[in-house]
Parts: sequence; C-alpha cells; structure tokens
Amino acid sequence: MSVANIMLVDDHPLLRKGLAQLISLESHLHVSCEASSGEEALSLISSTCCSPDLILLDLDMKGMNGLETLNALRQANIQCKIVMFTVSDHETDVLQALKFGADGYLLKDSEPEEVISNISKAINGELVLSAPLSQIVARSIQQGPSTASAIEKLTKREVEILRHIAQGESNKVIARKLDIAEATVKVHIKNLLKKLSLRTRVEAAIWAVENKLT
Amino acid sequence: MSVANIMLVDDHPLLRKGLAQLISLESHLHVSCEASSGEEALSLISSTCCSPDLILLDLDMKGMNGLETLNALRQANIQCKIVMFTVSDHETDVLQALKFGADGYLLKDSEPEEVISNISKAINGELVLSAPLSQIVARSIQQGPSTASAIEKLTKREVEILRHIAQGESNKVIARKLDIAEATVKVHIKNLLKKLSLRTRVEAAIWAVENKLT
DNA sequence: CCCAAACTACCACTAAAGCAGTAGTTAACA
DNA sequence: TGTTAACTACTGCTTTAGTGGTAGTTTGGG
Repeated sequence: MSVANIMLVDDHPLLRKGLAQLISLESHLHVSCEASSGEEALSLISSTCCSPDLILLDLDMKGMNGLETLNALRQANIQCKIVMFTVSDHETDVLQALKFGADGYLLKDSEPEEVISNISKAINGELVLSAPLSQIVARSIQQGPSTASAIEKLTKREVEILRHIAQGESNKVIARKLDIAEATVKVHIKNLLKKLSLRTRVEAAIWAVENKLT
Repeated sequence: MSVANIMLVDDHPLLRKGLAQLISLESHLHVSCEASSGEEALSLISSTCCSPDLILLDLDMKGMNGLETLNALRQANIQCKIVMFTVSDHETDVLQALKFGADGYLLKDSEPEEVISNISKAINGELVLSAPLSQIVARSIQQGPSTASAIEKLTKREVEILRHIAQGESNKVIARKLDIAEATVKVHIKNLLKKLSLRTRVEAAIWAVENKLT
C-alpha cells in the first residue's frame, strides 16, 4: 500500500498536534485533515473535502460525542476504517463503539509506538483494541450481552426518568416536571432498576453519572 | 530572559509529545524533562535531575493526582512556577489548585497559541487562567469560600460515610460496615449534607462521583 | 485544665422510596 | 385482527431516609 490518509477528530487541538506529529514520522501514514468536533467531521466528510482511509475519533467531545458521530458516519454509509481514541475504558463505551461499527478502540494513555502500530493494523483490516480492553470485552461476551447495552433495554420514558434521578430529583418533582402521577414515576423506576440490575435510585444515579447520561 | 526550562507532567505520552512539539517551536521555551506521573515528577525534582522554571501539571492522573502532586511539590518547597493543565473545569478543582499555590490553570481544549502565550505570561509571574474559568473563579469569590473547599469542611468520618453513599449503600449497611449504630450514620449524613449544601443522599452520591471521591 | 469539635447514641416523627398487584389506553406489528 | 410492549394510574403495604432534639465520651489545642 502507498500512503494511508488519516483524519483526526478531537476537540483538543494539542492532542491533534501531538498525534499529527507522531503520525508524520511514519512514511506510510499521512494526516489529510482534522476536525475539532463531530459536526465538523461529518460536514468535512460529506462535502468530500477529504476522504480518509482511517478516522481517529475521540469519544468525549462537546456537542455531538464520539459514539453519536460514529453512528452518524456509518449511517451516512462511510466505509473507511474508524478507530476510537479516548481516555474512557468504560465497558459500555467500548461495547457500544464496537456495536456501532468501530474498527478499533485505543486508549489515549497508550504508548505512542503502540498507537502507531495499531493504526497500521487497523488500516490493514485488523480490529484493534488497547491491551487492557481485551479482558473487558472478553468478560462481557462471557456474561452475555447484558451489562453492555443495558441502556438500550430502557424505554425512552425510563431513560428520561433516569436522567432526572441523576439530577438528584425526588419522585414528586419528577412527576410534576413530566406531568404524570408520582405512582407512575415509581413504576418506571422499579422497571428501570430491574433492567439495570440495580437496587436503589442512588445506585441508578451513580450508574447514570458514571455512564455520562447526564 | 534567556530560555525557560519547562517540565511536563502528564500520563498521556501523546499529549506530552504534542505539547513538547508545540513548545519547541518557541525559541524562548524549552522542554527540559517529562514525567508520566506525579510520583515520577517528585522524584525527578527532588533528585535535582532537573530544575525547571515552570511545571505543566495534569490533573487527572493515575496514582497520585495533580492536586496531590501540586501539594507535595509545594510542601517540598519547590518554588518554580506550576501551571495546571487539564480537561476539568470543575469549580472545586480550579479553586483547590489555586489554594494549593498553582500559578495558573489552563484547559486542554484551549487553542495552542493561547497555551503558549499563557505559559510565557506565567513565567513572567502572571497568574494565568483559561478564559472560561475567570467567571467561575469570580463567582465563587462573590459567594464566599463556600462551594470551593467544601470537602475540607467534612470530618474524616463524614468523608468515609460519603464514600459509602457513593457506592450506593444504605444506612443500615454502612452502619454494619463501620460498626456503629444506624442512627449515628444518619447524624453524620445530616451533617455532611448541610456542609455540602445538599438535600438528599442521591445528591451526595452524585456530588461524590463527579468530584471523583470514589 | 478546660473548651471545642468530633464521634457516638437514642427517641420520635414525617416524608420519601420501593414492592406487589391490578388495570386501562395507545401504538406498533404480525 | 389479535397480541405485545409501553405508558399510565391506583391501592396498600413495608422499608429507608431525613429532621429535630438531647446527651454522653473522646481528643487535641490553648
């Protein structure tokens, strides 16, 4: 293969610089364009201003986050390799990314050499994961598709109510805001707790915060 | 002034590379050494292997975090400029850092030019803050030293119990684990809620998680 | 030595949360 | 068309949480 074009999507300019510089040291890799947000990435891609062979995509961005961007890109039928590049080693993020069609998931605290070699592998069609993540993925497969897409099992209403719980609101307040009976709120909470295998609203709030549902 | 020596402390090798490269473009700045953890930074400094004019210190690191490192450096009577460099715009982090004697607080999503100019200013003795933070700091000063060091107002026992709340445990469970009466747990919670200006254990749990007390 | 703060404990009470079961309406779907 | 899932609502009940007040012990600092 000649030279692979790479697109960087990250809202930290400095990290982009670091990555770009690192990549520029490799003769077979070339950073063809950069975006500082999911929205920008989408418009760049769709306007065919650049057609990278691989996209390095940050997860934790303002506005449209990495997973949403990934999903949007795949919906738009973008076929190039997409590798997530993030600090999050949360199981849900990893599994969601893979589910949405990511070709890899690398952690930002990896060694530079590892990042480069993984990018190269991804370009050649390998699915690459940062070492610490293999266990997580393996474990989740053993346990079945339970913990991972837990949130997908929730109905819209349940997710909505979970967000309110994660704001510390009481059932009464939630009921008033959603204009439904407090009893109904309780029902939804009972159901969502069961789906998430949690026991109390406190655990639900913690879960929501840790999974950035806020 | 001739050339200012800068030390980078961050557990992301890539970000260090990016920063180093950016800084190397400035003739009056020079990266004299790097550390990937707070512990490493301390040992490098104390062994006088390097004596930087300014330290760029990440907040969110494994092991010893940025605030602890900052504190340790100041305790060790290190007089050089120390500027925090992080993604966190949490009020508590900013105020804690300033309290511990940081000479600045920059956000990682700043523009590179802004970072460079702020580093230069810090070296010249200015206290530098990323733009979005000025408001936060100003507001907190208006409101008095309340929200900031909230956690410092908590007693050891209260912090301990707060951690348990942040695990989703009930009063009964906490009481059993700490081998005290449930009524006592309630008293501690009542007190810590008041100190943190919160109303329920759910809010406390959220607070704890968001402030990484877990 | 005394004081203040922290930690402990109890009581009584109100409010909130959670569980179980029943049941009506709507909308999607086979 | 019948079935299922989601959303809604209610009752009744038990458990947990939270507030107020009182009060004893311990501990560190002036």
